[in-house]
Amino acid sequence: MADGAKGKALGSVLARVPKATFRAHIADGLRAAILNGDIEPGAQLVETALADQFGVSRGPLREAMRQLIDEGLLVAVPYTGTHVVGLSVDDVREIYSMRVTLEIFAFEQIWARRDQAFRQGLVARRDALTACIDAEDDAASIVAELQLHGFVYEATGHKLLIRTWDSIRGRLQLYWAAHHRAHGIRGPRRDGHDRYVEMALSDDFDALKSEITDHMARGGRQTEDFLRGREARAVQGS
Amino acid sequence: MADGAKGKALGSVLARVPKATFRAHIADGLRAAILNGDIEPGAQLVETALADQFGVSRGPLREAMRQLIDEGLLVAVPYTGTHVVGLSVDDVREIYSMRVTLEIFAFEQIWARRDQAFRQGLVARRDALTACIDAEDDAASIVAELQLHGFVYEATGHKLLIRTWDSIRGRLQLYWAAHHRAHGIRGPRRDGHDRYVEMALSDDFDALKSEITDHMARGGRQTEDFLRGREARAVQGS
DNA sequence: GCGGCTCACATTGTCAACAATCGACTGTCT
DNA sequence: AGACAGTCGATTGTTGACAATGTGAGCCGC
Repeated sequence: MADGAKGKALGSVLARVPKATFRAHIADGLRAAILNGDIEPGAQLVETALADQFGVSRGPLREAMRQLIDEGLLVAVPYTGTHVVGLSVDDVREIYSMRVTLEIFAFEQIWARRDQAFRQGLVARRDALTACIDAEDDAASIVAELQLHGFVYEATGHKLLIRTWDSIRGRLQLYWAAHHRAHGIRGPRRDGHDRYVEMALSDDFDALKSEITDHMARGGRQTEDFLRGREARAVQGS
Repeated sequence: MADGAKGKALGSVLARVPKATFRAHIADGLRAAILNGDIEPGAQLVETALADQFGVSRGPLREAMRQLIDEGLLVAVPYTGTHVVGLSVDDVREIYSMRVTLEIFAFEQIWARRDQAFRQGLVARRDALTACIDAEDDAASIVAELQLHGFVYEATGHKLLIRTWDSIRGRLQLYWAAHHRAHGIRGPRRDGHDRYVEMALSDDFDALKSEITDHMARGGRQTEDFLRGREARAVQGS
């Protein structure tokens, strides 16, 4: 009974279009709405209303919400309500400190295997980000920056690391979106990313480590100034 | 609308016994059954059967399973079935490499704040683990070892780090349980943990880093020997 | 004998109705 | 006036039935 999957490797790789279950679509839609800022942090998500909005029943919707709860984007209180998580100063500080560690670990994993494809991919994503920044398109630059860093994680092939990055990325994106809504353009960051990529392609690992630490410290400082201003009444998550 | 929670800090802290929703109970029970090894890796979990077994409907059960899927313990294929995840050699290698990074990060966070309570707590948990090993109680030693390392993560107060450790711990426990079932006692590990705790309480951070790296490398090697033996036909997760 | 097809079964996905719980409001009693 | 109990509305938790899909067995033609 435990060996259902046998030699179906080919069949399961090709033509894997499983008719799209609703739950996945809802989870994606909701996540996008939250990360885009269409739903503000702290706002309550009412199941019946959302179900209507998505044109589905509450069952699939609840499962999608459960998924987002596990991703750390929502927080639920039984019989009371589910809210979009609000990030406190400490939360964002944790995110940045974690990123330093994970990103250095990622480069450790890939350092000896930085082939031409990796170098080209990294440069291409930096250029894309630079273009967004020059165009002052903040929403696009958020996506571009996430893709730049995500490319590094992906390149490691370390599934557990990628999974962890995914869980952090959501919260980071949530914070960036809030920051963007409140402040508009986040300021010039061209030089920072140029240095970052330069170091990533160099042969001096320690220099890269310093650069990553500084890179994140800069982002973290920007953060605290922003969050300390408002009350940061966080609907605490996890 | 977004300010439902106001000055209810006290009321929400005290007397928070929300009548125990089923889903939480089911998730805990299922998780325990899987990590205990009562359900073997690769086995299929049929919703109707499990729902009967737990005496609930399929709704709450599905939500509990969704949660375990997000924890990386189950893997689901739409319209086909949900299986307990099987760990491959690479998966376990990833877990151990990740642990090295995370645990060193944890000690970085707490290094300057290692007060008396921390030292006592660490020693107490090492003694508990030693007792389990001397008694050759393998099941208990697994729990004790997880609590020893978990104590370090908890001590950091870094919620995101703790959350990440939780997600890894499940898979680690899953592997240890399988290892235990196949091999029985995993061999003497007294010395290793004694050294680990000794370094953790010393003032030589670099020595601790080396010790952690070696500690994990030993566990990792033990792993590969074990897993390489069998086919490791992994019901791939994530 | 073998490849493709059909069909029935097992399992998961979805839905709409019902029950339990929480928070606020109100009216009363002291 | 202030505190307290009861009640009401809103929201989530749970259930059983129905629909959609994937899988494998059996059949047929070659």
